Amino acid sequence: MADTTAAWEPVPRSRTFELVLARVEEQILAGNLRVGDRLPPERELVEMLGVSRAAVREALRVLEAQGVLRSRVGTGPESGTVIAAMPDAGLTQLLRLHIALANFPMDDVVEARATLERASARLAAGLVAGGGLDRIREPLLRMDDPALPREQFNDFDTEFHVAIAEAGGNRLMADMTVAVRNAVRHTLLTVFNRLEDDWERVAARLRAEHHAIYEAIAAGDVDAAGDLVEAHVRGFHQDIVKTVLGDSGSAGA
Amino acid sequence: MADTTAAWEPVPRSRTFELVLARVEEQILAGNLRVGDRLPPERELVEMLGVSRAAVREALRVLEAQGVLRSRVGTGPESGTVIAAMPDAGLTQLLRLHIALANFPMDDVVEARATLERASARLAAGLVAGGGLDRIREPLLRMDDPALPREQFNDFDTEFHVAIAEAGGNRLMADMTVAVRNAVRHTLLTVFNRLEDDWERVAARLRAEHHAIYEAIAAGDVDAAGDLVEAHVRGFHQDIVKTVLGDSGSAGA
DNA sequence: GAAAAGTGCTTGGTCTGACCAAGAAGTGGG
DNA sequence: CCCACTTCTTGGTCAGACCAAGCACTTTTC
Repeated sequence: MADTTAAWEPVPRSRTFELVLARVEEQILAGNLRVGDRLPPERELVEMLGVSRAAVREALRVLEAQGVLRSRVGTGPESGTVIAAMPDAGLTQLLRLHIALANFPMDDVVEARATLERASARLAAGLVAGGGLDRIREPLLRMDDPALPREQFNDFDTEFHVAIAEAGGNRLMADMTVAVRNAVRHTLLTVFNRLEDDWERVAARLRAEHHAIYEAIAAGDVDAAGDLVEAHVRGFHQDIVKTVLGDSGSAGA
Repeated sequence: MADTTAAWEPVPRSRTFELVLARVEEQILAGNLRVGDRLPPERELVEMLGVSRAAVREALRVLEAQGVLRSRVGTGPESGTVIAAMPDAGLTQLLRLHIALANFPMDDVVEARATLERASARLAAGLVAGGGLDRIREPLLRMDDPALPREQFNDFDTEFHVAIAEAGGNRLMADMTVAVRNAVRHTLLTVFNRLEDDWERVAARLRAEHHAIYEAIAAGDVDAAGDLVEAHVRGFHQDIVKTVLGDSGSAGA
């Protein structure tokens, strides 16, 4: 940022699709395009901007990857290119790859999870009147089924943490929490599947910790909820993930 | 997630570029592609995958937007399409648009900043031996110049917070912190520019708080550093931003 | 012989123009 | 009135062409 000394980077020679991107962003930043609005058809953008359709499409593709757009063919009200709002999809995808590239060591991811989920849990506990309790309890209870396959156990585990994040009422925090949690989903499933005799013991521990977290949130105990979640995330990785994966550090596939 | 009740979403009809995307991601997740590696030229991918060049390019464009790739023309060692590692660029861009779309109300952004920067400051204070202190002090001292234009004041302000985030040694936390901070950069500049007589008073307050934060980090006082940063972020928005922008709530352009 | 100028090839960037398929809306016959 | 057919719009895909950036190699020039 704002490095006064150097920053003589060669002027980023703008490619055509970047110009298109800039135009669309302008409209969004200026408030002329809001969630639900429809963009002109690709072919119209082509003549409006005087560029090829390929350039337009590459720009739209970028926005779609960021969760800003949603495209569908056809003519109906559901068709065309419309402004959407799915930041978590874009975030999840982005984090997933960068974690795999080991740009983000596993320890960093755990630290981020601990921070975000601690904060999310505190928010949730402070909003027990918000009505998100039911959505948290459902995956909690389903995980109690001892016959549950590990993959579904992992899914409900994810759902439990996601529900807490969303119960806090903060979309940005929730989306980041969800993205980080989803990014390690595959890694956790791998860990679960490698557990043999220990599986039941690990599952029991997770169930117990989840129940304790739920109780703290339901009781509106902000401090306890935050502390329990943080300990839950850190403890699980420290005691189990590192043991199973051999403390290799990276979060590879 | 894993909603057992419904989830009968229509099968996402895979578009060609998504197949290309999947293939590249496979290679990354499998560890066959690492940072610094070069992808085959677009034309080779075309015949390897049996798709058009447009499809390949759209896929590569998505990965580039996520900060996973970097493309340059020509033949030399710097050219071609290379696996890069610039998650913060992608993150910043993504958050910027979604904040502008008001998917994220300003209060949510402040909450996220407070959470992330608090955690980052605690990490930084715990790592004073890490050597990041100089990079934090430089923007701090530059901001003391009373003749500094407001735009540069804002730049150094950003740099100060970024330096703290990076001094913590956690790339993921730092990148998220930087992305969120950058996403509100324009908003803060607007606030600065609207201040008239109050400007000097506000600047003085920010300088004082920054100095206190720096001292806490330099002293390795983890708790104080975290508390001060959190109070700094929350206080600034509560006392100043909301006053100037009329408490409108959204973080629009 | 060495520096300078020119040539060729690889690579991403762009454009044109065409065709396909999904899907809503009109259209005609029963 | 209803069903089948056609039409038109829209995104998705493709093939083929040309441009410009750069590096590597050759030729020219002094």
